[in-house]
Amino acid sequence: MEEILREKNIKVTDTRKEILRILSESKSAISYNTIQEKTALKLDKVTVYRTLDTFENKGIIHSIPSEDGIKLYSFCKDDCHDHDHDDNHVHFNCEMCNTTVCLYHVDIPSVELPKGYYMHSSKLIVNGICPECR
Amino acid sequence: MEEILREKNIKVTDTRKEILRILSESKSAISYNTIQEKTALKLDKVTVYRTLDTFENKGIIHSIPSEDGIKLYSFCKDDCHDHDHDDNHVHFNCEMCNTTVCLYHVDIPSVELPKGYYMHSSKLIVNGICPECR
DNA sequence: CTGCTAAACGCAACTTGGTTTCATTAAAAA
DNA sequence: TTTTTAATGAAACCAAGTTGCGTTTAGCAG
Repeated sequence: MEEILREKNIKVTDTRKEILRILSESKSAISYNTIQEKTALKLDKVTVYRTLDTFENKGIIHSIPSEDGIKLYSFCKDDCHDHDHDDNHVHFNCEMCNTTVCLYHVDIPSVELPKGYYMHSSKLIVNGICPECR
Repeated sequence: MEEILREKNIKVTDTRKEILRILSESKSAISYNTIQEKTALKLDKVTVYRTLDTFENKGIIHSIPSEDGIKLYSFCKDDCHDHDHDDNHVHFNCEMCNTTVCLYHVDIPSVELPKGYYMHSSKLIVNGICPECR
């Protein structure tokens, strides 16, 4: 865990280790609130948000907007670099348990855009029912 | 414009006609704020949000979450029904002018989900540069 | 080990998108 | 024209996320 922080040249602090731990143990993408629920430490709101920003900028995690507009965070695959995420995978949101998971092995298919449109990145969120809820 | 409201069996009011007019004249998906900017009438915030909810439930418009979590609204194609939208098109967000448009003629390709996952709907948002900003 | 400094933290106050409650008004059916 | 039910408006509220600023601390140089 600490190595990740060292690799990215950011200071190793308790807060960062804790947030990293929670994110790494979570199977689904989680919100700020979930992080607060899962920690025993008292983490300041601002610090948590700033930490998540830092992690995202450093390519440690990526964010997905949930259906209701709140940000969810999830670990990146290995092939992400600073400011240049390669999170070309599909996200699945279960309508029953309301969790969002990364389908790392399902790539977003390429689409043919009309003339004049240039793509940088894309996000595909599939809504439905997950295996656990069936 | 009024016919749309009559067809959906909801009351025809000035507010609804106005919001419908603004939405119909807009080429891109717009937020609550844009509606306020574009109207000469004084529209109450609550009424606007409720009207947008109603329109969405009736299948007159659909919503797309913007990159920064705020809701954008856009007209539906003809083939939407109450609570059962058929908005299977790609949305394009321009990173320069920060507008989101419906690419009605670009369908979301189907993806092969892992075993046990069942799809209801999906959203594909492409980020990049639009023809106007090139 | 000690001091230094930039980076990280913590608190309070704020902003913003959106909702709840409840009393008032008006569309359209009877 | 009356009545009823849906729609509106105002105020207060809520929650996610941010800003400003003073304090602390990681980790480096000496």
